[in-house]
Amino acid sequence: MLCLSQTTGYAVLALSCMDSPCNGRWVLAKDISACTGIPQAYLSKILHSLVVSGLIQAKRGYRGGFKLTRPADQISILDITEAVEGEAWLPKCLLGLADCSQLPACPTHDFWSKERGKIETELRRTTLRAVAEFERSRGTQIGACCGAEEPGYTPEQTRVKRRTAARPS
Amino acid sequence: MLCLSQTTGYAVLALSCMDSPCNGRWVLAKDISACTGIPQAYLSKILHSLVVSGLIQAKRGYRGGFKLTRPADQISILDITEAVEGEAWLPKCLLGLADCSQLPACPTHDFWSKERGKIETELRRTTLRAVAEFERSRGTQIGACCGAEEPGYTPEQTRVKRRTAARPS
DNA sequence: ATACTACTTGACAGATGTGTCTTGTTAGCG
DNA sequence: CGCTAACAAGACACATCTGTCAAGTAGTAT
Repeated sequence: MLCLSQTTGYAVLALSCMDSPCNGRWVLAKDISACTGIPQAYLSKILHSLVVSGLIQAKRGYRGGFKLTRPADQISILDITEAVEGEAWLPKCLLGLADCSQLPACPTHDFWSKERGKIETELRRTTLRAVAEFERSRGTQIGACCGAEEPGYTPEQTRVKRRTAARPS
Repeated sequence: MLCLSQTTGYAVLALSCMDSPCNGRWVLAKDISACTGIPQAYLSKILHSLVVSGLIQAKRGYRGGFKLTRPADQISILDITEAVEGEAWLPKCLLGLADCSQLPACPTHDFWSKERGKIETELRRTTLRAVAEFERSRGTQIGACCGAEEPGYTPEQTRVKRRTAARPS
């Protein structure tokens, strides 16, 4: 299957959930889960790995939660991908051959070498802010998973749609 | 990890092993395994799935083996990929999100939509023959895994290099 | 008919990705 | 201090991919 892991997709969604109007506030894993449909227990693990890689901060206890360590327009999808999948997420060989880098390489080598560059550039160019704005524009109210100070705020009602957990089959 | 499965890579190597000078001859799984370093038991399963999908024929018993059902220049890498991974090997969403096809789609959608087309076209354009020729040019003597009629032929000596089983990590 | 050869098939095992559940740890409040 | 909120972390479960092992089945030679 030629795509990034579902976990990476989850991470992108979760982080976009923490962008404005949440900026500077501590957002609960529970609310992110409700907004996005990502299973909460699994989300906690993903968020923890993002803490370890420095993209977000965590605060335990009462009024704790997670928040971005830098503005969403300074976080790229590439940053998130590398945090979740590690540095080797874009292998040298499209066909998964271990020694493809030895010359002469396999016939897809030149093609994949160029495409790799394009994919990496695109992911670096795309910011978390852009994702968050797209998500809001599609009506997922993904910015509404924080906002405890708003009157009448009830996290339980912010769940707009539930994403299916299954990968496209 | 953004690449096709290792099994697909194995299938491409194994099939390129069966191209000239093997054309029209029955090639043993054992010899393909020796040429490519693919574990024989696992290779047998891959070859069987290629039989089921019609890319090769199998013949049991003495002087049995496998052979291509059509010339290597009429088999594309795309054919092999679809045979091994199924039709849904190139998902709609780069991030693995299940409902990404709903509008508005995620910010990587337009980019990935174009790249998908390029990747598919490239795999359709690249023939098994091209792979086999590349393999021969790199000195793996991948055509030498058949040839029982050559004088002094000893399959055990045709193993030139052993590929590492591990994926690039 | 028998023996040999080679593909076929099922059971099993380890690694990884995904997901759940439970317990532990930390921070704030009264 | 004791209670509660919220993240941390480990055990466990399940699916898939990769790989091994062993027994079964079919084709050929003699």
